[in-house]
Formats: sequence, C-alpha cells, structure tokens
Amino acid sequence: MNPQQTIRLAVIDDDSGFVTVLTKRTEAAGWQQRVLSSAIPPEELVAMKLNALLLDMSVLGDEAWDYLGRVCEVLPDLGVVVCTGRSTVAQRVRGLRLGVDDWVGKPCHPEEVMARIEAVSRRRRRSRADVETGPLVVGELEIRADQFQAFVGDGSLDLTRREFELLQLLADTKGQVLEREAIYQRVWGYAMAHGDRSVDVFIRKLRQKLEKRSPGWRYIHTHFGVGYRFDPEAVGGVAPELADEAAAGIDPRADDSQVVHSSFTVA
Amino acid sequence: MNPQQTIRLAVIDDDSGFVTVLTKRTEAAGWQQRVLSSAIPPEELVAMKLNALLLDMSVLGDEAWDYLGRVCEVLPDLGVVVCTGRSTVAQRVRGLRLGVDDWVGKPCHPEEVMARIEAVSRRRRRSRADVETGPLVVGELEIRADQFQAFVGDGSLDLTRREFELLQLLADTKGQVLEREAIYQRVWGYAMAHGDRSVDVFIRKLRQKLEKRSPGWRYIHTHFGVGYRFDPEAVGGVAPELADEAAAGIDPRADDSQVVHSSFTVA
DNA sequence: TGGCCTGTAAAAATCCTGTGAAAGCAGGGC
DNA sequence: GCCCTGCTTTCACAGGATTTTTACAGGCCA
Repeated sequence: MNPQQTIRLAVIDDDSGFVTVLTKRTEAAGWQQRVLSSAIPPEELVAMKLNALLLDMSVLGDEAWDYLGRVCEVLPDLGVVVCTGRSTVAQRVRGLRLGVDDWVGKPCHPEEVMARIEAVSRRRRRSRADVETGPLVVGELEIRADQFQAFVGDGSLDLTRREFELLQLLADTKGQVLEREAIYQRVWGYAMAHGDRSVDVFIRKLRQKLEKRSPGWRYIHTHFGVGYRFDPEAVGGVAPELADEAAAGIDPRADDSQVVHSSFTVA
Repeated sequence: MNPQQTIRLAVIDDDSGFVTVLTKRTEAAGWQQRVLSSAIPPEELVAMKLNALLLDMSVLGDEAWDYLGRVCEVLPDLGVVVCTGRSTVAQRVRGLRLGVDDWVGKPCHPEEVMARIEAVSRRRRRSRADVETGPLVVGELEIRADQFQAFVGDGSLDLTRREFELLQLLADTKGQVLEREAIYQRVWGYAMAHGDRSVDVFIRKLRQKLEKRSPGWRYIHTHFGVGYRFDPEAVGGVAPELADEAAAGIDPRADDSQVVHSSFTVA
C-alpha cells in the first residue's frame, strides 16, 4: 500500500563498476544513498539514520567479522546485506547468525540487490508507517506530530525533540509496559549501553513538563524492574468525569475502563 | 530479550531428499516443523501460528505467483523463504517485491537455509515486538505478557518481575512437573547454586498473592523430592476455615462473587 | 524415629529508580 | 573563529523495593 517509501542506504564497497551501476538505479528509484570505500565506525553509521547497509566483505579486510558483529549489535534495526565475491556456506551461515539479513554473491544483478534491500527494510517500516494520523489526544494532552510538540489547551509543553519523540512513543503504545531497552532502541535508534540512564532522565523531564501543564493528571507509570507505562489518569479532585476512578487507586488496566476502544465485551 | 526462541516452520516441498536432511537438522535445533507436500490455503497457515514458511516454487505449479502473493498479503508478519531450482533474476526480483523475504537456489546447504530462516524470523520478531500472544488464561487467572502482570478479574496480583516470570514459566508448562534446577535455569538464566532456596521462596510469594486474589483455587502443587507443578484446580465447596474470618467481621459472601464469574477460555 | 525435604518468616544484601547537578556537545550569532 | 545557549549525556547519591540468605519449624518417607 505504501509502495516506495524512500530508503536510506549506505554502501561500503570499492568495486567502482558495480557501485556505479547500482547508484544509477538507486537514484532513479529515489533512494538516498551514501557510498563509502572503506569501513567507518558503527557510531557514525548511527548518525546517518540508515534503513540499510550494503557491504562487501573484501573491503573490510581482517576486521570484517568483528566489524559486522559490532554493526549488528549496535544497530539491531538496520538492514544489513552483504554482497561479496565468492564465499563458503560456512561463511554465509556465520554472517547470517551474526546478524546479517541477507548475503548475495558477486557477480549479481543490481536490481536483485535492490529487491533484497527492499525486502530487508520492508518489515521494519510497516510498523511506523502510520504515524501520520491527526493529532493524538490523551487525557488533557494533545500530541501534534506535525509540530513535534504537545499541548494542554493552548499551552505548549515546550518539549525538546527527544522529549517529544519519547512522549510520542509512549502515547502510541499507551497501556503497554515498555522496557527501557525497547524505549531506547526505538527513540534513539540504536542499542542501549548497559547502565545508561538516559531514559530515566528523560522520563523525569517529561513528568516535570507534564505536571507543570497538566497537574491533576498522572501519565507515566513506573513498573519496577521492568520499565514504564503510559496511561493518563486523573488524580485528586480536579478532573470531573474520572475522579472516582482515581480515588479507587492505580489500576494498570485502567485503559480498558477509560478509553473507548472496541474490544471484546463479555456478558 | 529472548535469544533462542524456538521457530515454528512450515515446509512446502516435495523433494524428499532435501526435506529429510533439513528435518534432521531442524529437529536437532529444537524447531517445530510441519512438512506439506503441496500448497494449502493461506487461512490454514494462519491457524498454524508460524514464524516462517519455506517453499519450493515447483510444487505450486501455475498458481505459484498467485499463491505467494496471497500468502504474503494474508500473513504480512510471516517470514517467507523460497528455496527452489533455477530461477532468473527477474523471477527472484518479482518474488522479493511480492513480499518474499529471501530466495535461495537449489541445490543448497540446509544449514544455510536454516540460517536464512533465522535471519528472517529475527527481523520479523523485532518489528512486531511481543504483541503477538494474547493474554494467557488459566483458572481465574489472566496472564498478560505485555504488562508483566497477572490479573483476576480487574485486580492485579501486583507481581514483581521475578514473580511474574516464574508464574509465566509455570503457566506455560502447565501440567508438567518442573524441577527446581530447571525452573531456576529458565527464570534466572543461569545455573542454580547447590542449596539455593530462592525458588521455594518465590513459590511461596506467588502462592500468597494467588491465594489473596483467587481464593478457592489451587494453582501450584508440590511434588515432594521433585519440584513443582502448575495446574489450576477449583477447590470444592465451602471452606470451613473461613468461619473464623466471618466472625472477625469479613463478609463471607465476598467469596461467592469472586469465584464464579470468570472462566472463559480463549482458544 | 531419623534423615532429608519443604514452608515460613525475617534479616541482610542487592539492585533499581528518582533526583540534582556537572560535564559534554551542537548550533547560532557575532 | 569564539562565545553563548540550550540540549543531551553522564555521574553520584539517597531512599526504596526487591531479591537473596539464613534460620527454624514442621512434614514426608523409609
């Protein structure tokens, strides 16, 4: 249904003939592409916000496996396709198990390589394709994706970009408990380092700004040892229609009772 | 999170030599596999709750492309790998654009096919998170993986993370007796030290919380000298010991209202 | 009855989260 | 280029919650 969402691709290959032919086609298809003739650190790949990476093992030299491993670990959502000269079954299996998504032998047809890159990128985007719906309203909040900002009434929360993305993710998954690793993965775009507290810090900032503009509501709930859950709840006398529920205590399934979403009704 | 989750695979192929060799390996790897020698309607594939489908174009005959298209449309989350005899670039591209995730030519090494299926399932799983399995219902209990929590009716059991994981393991293996070492291994993730009583302690906590929310049911059974078994049983009739509580001012009718009403089973 | 095993309770140790603030970065204006 | 500003990341610590350890009582089986 959404046919040709543009793909951001990096190519690590020094085979200029192949790259030239490929580039002609990717450009025709409207892909954004960056060609590198040698490996660059995974951290820089992060900054490029890629959908996919195409690489030839031969330009990596001795570091190849190590490099592949690191890339796949740091960027678990990046589609990685190896396109390289001859290889043994064992090598291909090793690569795939390491996290590579597809492995093609050279020589190969650029159209097939593109089709494989598309296939690899396809799954990832299906889930976030539908964010472009109108403003999302939860509790007293109004989240406007087009403005990268949230409002209560007319007042902006003054969210920074990351704060906004975090809030949007939480609101999109309302009612679900998200683990820190998952949050980090989806907001920051790469794997969370062990012991990183960024998520906690941003949760606090969000809570502060939410509290400032919308006191009387509680939005973000902590699940000890697990993560966070977004669920707007009116607290204390201020909110008319839901005050009784708030008084009844915190119910993790509160969204069932508050939000009208067609679900199975049991007599 | 869950590193080596077992893969549910269906194979549509009539090349008995290949299938035999492959099956030997998938079984060794602990995969659940079903072999079909001809196509079956996509609707039936749905019911099989597969992670991946491996198929040979040649057994599909004229319907092949049509069938592929329908499968990919009906089951967008299914990993589809084609493993077939010779094919042209155009065919492969067509398949991949149609929704196939990977296309391998025969002859090929079963290990590589498995690695590719793993790669495809890995990607699929990542994008779909864990919304997959609906809540598990046992006895009066409702276990929600997405909430890391269990409920009776609307009341949360207030399980901590470990308590929840233990309960989930037990419920998943309902009816089986699990030894402490096995439980520890699977919940804690590493080997249990000799003399460690953690499992017993957590079983007790679980029993307490289960009893509190769901009196009138017995869930965890002790097998002396062996381990524990999870099996929900409604405990019959009137509980005599409740007499004291009644005297102490607790309304005995509370039981009636709690016990009866929730026992729908979800297929 | 004796020798394990299990249930139970509570103390001790560990881990987790909230929080404030400093340090590190990136971008814009001069 | 340099400084300023605002944003992000890192650090350290306090207060709690959870997990682990320990101890003892009671039960199961030979």
